Amino acid sequence: MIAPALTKNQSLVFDVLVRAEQPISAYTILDRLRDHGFRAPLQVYRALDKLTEAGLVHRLESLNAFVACAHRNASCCGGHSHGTVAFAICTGCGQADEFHDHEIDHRLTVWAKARNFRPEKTTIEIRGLCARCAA
Amino acid sequence: MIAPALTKNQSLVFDVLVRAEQPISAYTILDRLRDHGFRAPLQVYRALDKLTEAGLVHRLESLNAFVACAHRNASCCGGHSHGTVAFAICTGCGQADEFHDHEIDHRLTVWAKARNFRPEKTTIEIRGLCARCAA
DNA sequence: ATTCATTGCGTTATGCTATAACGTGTGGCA
DNA sequence: TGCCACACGTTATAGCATAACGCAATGAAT
Ligand SMILES: [Zn+2]
Ligand SMILES: [Zn+2]
Ligand SMILES: [Zn+2]
Ligand SMILES: [Zn+2]
Repeated sequence: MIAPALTKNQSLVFDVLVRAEQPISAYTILDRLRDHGFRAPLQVYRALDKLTEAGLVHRLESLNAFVACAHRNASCCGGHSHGTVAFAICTGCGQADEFHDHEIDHRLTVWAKARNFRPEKTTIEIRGLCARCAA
Repeated sequence: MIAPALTKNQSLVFDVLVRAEQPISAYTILDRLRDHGFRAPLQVYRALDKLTEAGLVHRLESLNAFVACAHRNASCCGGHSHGTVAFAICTGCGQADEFHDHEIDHRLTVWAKARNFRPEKTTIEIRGLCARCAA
């Protein structure tokens, strides 16, 4: 992965996401960075675009929120960048658990190949209650 | 499936979705129903809530759009209502292909069971180019 | 028949999410 | 020097979704 160094804004946004430890919206990020000079949504969205491109951040479609990648140091599947990532999102506490399943990945690939569908980005999100919140 | 008869608004919204044959946004639905007396987004969203509850309509999280269920007459998995539905969405032409894969369903269930995670709703969406648009 | 709860409906206002369009400044490079 | 690519800042606007109010119809239960 040839990742260029992060710019100042990108670092600030990434830092907020890492500290959050759970998905947060772009506007929440904006609010947390007002003291650092952020004034407009675009400053956040532009940084998020680059960070997601670089694989450092994931967007959760069912939440309209963003989360720092939990597999930054995993070597599985080349830092999971070659595989599809899935999330289990607790509607109780907001925690999002990132995981990867080869077999699911494989099945989706097979489906796509059989239909000459060329996948670009795959979203897998399970919403529900985590063990603690379901108890 | 004990489905109550649709109300007038619900029928109108469902009809628009069936005719569309591809995902459309709530506001697009609203525009197409202005001649039938629709004036506000809530009229659409309330109908969509009921229709998705009833399994007649699916929401595509990565598009913020809605689509009529393509499996209304399929008996697989009890009209697929017991299984998870997946979509392949073409970013070229907008077509969304609804399908179901037992194995994926199974893997997700296994993952959840192992962690005492209680799933409520699962989203699987592959975005990419369909055979025609990729050519 | 009156009461009560439920459900759908209509309207206004508001909030949240995301991008368009413009201009500035900087660093690399022919 | 002129050019290009890119990050950045700002204002305005577009697009998606819900809160909160009130009314009307329905269908029990008393
Ligand atoms: Zn990741
Ligand atoms: Zn939880
Ligand atoms: Zn369906
Ligand atoms: Zn296509």
